Amino acid sequence: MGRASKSEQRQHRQSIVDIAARQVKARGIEGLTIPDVMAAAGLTPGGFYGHFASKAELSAQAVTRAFDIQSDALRAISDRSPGGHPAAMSALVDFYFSDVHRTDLERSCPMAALSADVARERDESPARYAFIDGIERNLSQVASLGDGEDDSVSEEQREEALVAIATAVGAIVMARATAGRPISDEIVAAVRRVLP
Amino acid sequence: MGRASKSEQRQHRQSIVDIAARQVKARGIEGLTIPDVMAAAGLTPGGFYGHFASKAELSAQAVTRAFDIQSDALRAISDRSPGGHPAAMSALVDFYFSDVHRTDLERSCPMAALSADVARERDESPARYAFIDGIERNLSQVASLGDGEDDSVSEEQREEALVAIATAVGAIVMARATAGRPISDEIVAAVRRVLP
DNA sequence: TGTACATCAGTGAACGCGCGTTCACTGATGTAC
DNA sequence: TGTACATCAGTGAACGCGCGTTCACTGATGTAC
Repeated sequence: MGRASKSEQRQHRQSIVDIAARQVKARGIEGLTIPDVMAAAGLTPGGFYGHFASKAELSAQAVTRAFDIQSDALRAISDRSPGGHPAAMSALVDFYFSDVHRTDLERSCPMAALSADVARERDESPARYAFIDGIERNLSQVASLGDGEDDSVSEEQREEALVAIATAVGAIVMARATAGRPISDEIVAAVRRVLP
Repeated sequence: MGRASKSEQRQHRQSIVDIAARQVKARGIEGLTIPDVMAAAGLTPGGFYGHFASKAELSAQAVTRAFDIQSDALRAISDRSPGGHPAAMSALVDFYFSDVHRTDLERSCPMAALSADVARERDESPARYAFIDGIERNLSQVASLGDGEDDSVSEEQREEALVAIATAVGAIVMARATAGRPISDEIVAAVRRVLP
């Protein structure tokens, strides 16, 4: 292949992180492998270490990227909802329990996909730092969802968002684990009755 | 070592499954390894295949055992609560968000510990079957918690239990992923305000 | 603008390691008499 | 109850495999003149 240009190099790095962000949600932190990520980016394994120091660094960047993508999705839902916070929350819940979001792990919410993996990480793991930062960002966005430019949130709004997120995360993770059985739909239906 | 007696053999098998049930929750299905489980049981890796056909079989048995243990814990809470269903639910929530249950993954709720792992398993995976069966048993028990011998539950009780479980599972998994940060306690506090 | 060459992004084979699994072997167990 | 021996639970070394990581090498890029 010879030497790649500066812009190609940037594209490669971008592509590696994008792919890793999707694969880490579908396969977990342990299931994420450098050979697979590099192959999906059209590169060979050896090239990885020109971009990153270790797999731990990639895991952390993948988690950060996964939350960036989620952030974009939340902003899109917020912008598409003219009815203010309640309508935007309702739209978010609709998306969250849609067939595609229940099924397609690669394009799913990082809190639901990765919480259990991060809980098993060491305290000082880079992926854990990335996850905690991401969850803070995500929470603020959900708390102020549909409120336009105004991203100041009351303690009450924040608490409401936390409860909604925890409930939705628990429900979708359990629904996925029981996918294809009646109880999977039962979980989603029960939870939707109490969510916005 | 020579040949083990019939009763020793039974004890070994029991011990292997007990250890695997604890380790699979702490390390995940992928993180569960035969050498580690056998060593913890005081045995060598080769002996494993006298008891099980494959790691997949052990994973499934470990999941089933994890739910059996949870079932015993739920029964104990139920029996200890003379105040009927509401009091028993309150006792369960207290236990669920106790420091020990937030920290000690080996002795934790299998729904919270394993949902994300099972969601990544193949549709026909033995561990998935074991998990779905376990979740059904667990749900019935929670729905009728504190109701004495009467384990008939109304559709309403079942739905209420489902919502409580999903909320508690989501909250504890997120609290563990953010352990040591203020947001971890914030999640627990917010969710406890809406739970029984 | 054109040439000469140092730089360095990516290649691909190799490494050590731990995994799941196999298998020839050991020696106490349990049975047949 | 005592002896002779077949059974078989567990041992421990080996296997193939895929992982994370390293490194000598390649050849297009980008720079110095």
